[in-house]
Amino acid sequence: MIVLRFAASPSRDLHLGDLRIALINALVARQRGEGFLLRITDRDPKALAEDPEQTIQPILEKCVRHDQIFHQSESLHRYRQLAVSLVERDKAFVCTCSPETPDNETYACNGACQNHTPKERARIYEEKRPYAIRVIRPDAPVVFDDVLAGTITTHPDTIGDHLLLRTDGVPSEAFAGAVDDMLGGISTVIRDEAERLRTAQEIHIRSQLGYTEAITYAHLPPLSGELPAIKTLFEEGFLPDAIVNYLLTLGQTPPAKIFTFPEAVAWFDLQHLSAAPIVYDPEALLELNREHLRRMDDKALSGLYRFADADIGRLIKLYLDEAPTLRELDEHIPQIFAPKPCDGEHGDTMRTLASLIASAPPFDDFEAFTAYLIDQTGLYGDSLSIPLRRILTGRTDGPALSDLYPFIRSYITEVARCQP
RNA sequence: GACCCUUUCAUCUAGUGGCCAAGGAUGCUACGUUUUCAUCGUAGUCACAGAGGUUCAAAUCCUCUAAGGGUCGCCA
Repeated sequence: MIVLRFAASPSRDLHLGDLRIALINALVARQRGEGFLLRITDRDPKALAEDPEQTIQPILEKCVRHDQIFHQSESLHRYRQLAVSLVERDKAFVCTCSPETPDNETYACNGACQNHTPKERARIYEEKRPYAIRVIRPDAPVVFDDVLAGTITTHPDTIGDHLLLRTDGVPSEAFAGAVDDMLGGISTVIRDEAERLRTAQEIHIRSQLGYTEAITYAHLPPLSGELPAIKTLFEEGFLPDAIVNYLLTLGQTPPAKIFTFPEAVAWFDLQHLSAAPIVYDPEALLELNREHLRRMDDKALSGLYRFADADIGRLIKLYLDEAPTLRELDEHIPQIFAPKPCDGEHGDTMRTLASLIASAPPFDDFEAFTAYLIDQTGLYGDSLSIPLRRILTGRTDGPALSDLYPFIRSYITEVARCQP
């Protein structure tokens, strides 16, 4: 089973870098016919301001589907049990150093605790003194193979006497992760490069626990730049498919510019992902979003604006050049069908046009339509086209009216209305 | 401070010692096709971070320098 873990901290919204890792996990799991597990790291109830399921899942689900979900809060007793067993086998020790540390200093256990005799230990338990549990650092460097970066060696001192259980009984991320991967029979872990040290710690912990199954690790390079939260991207009108498309093009050369998740399953290759850091390029995302919108079914697209008319979809697509996201389209599309403010310089003309159009016969094409208006009003050039554009679109800019007309023709009396 | 990772066009990348005076895709610029836009076609634009080695031969291996990122908590 491939594993994916998310920090449950609601202090930071899920961003593009997180989603990329989630996607790649899901993709590789799919390729291998394995499951994709979403692990909620809710070990510390005090640290949770919001229910992670409410904040993470709705966002994730639009882009990736998981097969299973696991909450660390459900197996807190197991972490403790295993930590204690390590102490009994002299792989770990009970640490009574004070958790309070002066503001600027890095806290470190002075090592004295490591030499507790079993008798001293019993007394600590008996007196109910607060204690934490730490693993004894490895006596040799921890070595593992990373799919992208090759062999990684971590020195014992870097790993340190890693803390397993806090005084309050909450397990550390590495400890909980090590245990979960072991008990869950996890085959592959794909995560951020920043967690590389954690990997070494987990390997050490697991070997102390006597677990020998090898786990494949891939540490992905970070995405740098101003990473927007996924939530924000949705609000700005990016399609989940476009975001998925963008994220999966990074680190390799896809066979096509535009593709979907299921298509990527066929060619994506974890082994050949680039290990170089990647700069988030908003332009590229925008371009892909435009392209995904363009390829959307006309009728489905119109549905976003409560129509079920392929013509409206085609109308919307005329605006894609200037408005590549749904939010930007919102500045153009709804007002076409809303009553227009008939004020200012062209107000009178707009009112005239509105009533003229309301009583006019239907016209097949734009030329016949304008010919009729010219004939009826005696206006021509800008003095006609500007108010006409305003009464039809509510704006003074946009695609050519002749392009727009065929699609709004059947809605013309609804379109050409003045606000009361 | 210590340790780790990374560094090819504007962007994403191909490239694991000769096929690389570096290829593709996207972008951009022209031109063409097209009823406009889009599509499509053609052409152009643009890169091996720097310096030293090793070698008959280096984008590719080694060393140093620089830049970017990361990790060193009873932080999530």
